[in-house]
Amino acid sequence: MTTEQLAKIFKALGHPTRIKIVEHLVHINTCVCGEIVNIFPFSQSTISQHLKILKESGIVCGEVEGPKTYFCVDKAVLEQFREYIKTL
Amino acid sequence: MTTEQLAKIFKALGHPTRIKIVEHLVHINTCVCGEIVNIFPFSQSTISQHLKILKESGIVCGEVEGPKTYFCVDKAVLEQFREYIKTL
DNA sequence: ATCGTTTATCGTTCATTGACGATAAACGAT
DNA sequence: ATCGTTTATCGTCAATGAACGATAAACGAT
Repeated sequence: MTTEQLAKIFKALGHPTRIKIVEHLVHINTCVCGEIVNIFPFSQSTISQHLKILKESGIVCGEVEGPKTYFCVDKAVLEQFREYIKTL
Repeated sequence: MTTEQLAKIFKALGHPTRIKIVEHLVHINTCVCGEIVNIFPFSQSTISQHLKILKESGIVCGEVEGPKTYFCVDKAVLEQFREYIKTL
């Protein structure tokens, strides 16, 4: 895992809403964008943008299924990330 | 540790240079700003700014001693941070 | 007291971020 | 084929970030 990849993940998690989204995804395992929109006091476009940032960092992955997209934490990446923090 | 505090640390680590600074601090235990300036291809003011951001996040602390400032990783905060990542 | 060293801060510039509404795209159901 | 649902993207705006040079502040040594 390069420093740039790590920085992208750190940066993605560098926003309270995105931390909470990831925490929610960890607990709920998988869910669609609309469900997250209902939890937070932000517009659909804002949440979608946050999800995009999380996805681009690699910590979250999304699976398109029909009109919906199912988001979940990429456990392999999270594990790599955890390992890095351990060695820090 | 609140979500806001966590976000601040994540955000502080969301830049390749700042990750490398923290990695360096972990290995070297403590060092002054000038030493870090010599390692990176950035100006003194830029590095000082990065150190300020790291300090404000809580992950790094600086001790002024004469004209120099000795920076080091706050091990207690790092440990709290590690614990959070574990539970994630 | 002046000089050199070290660090922090100020002001500037350009790029990126975070939020929004509006709109488009994809698809299932009627 | 049209409609409702769901999500992504576009354009906009204000705020923040990243880098720099210049300057100030703190202090040790001459």
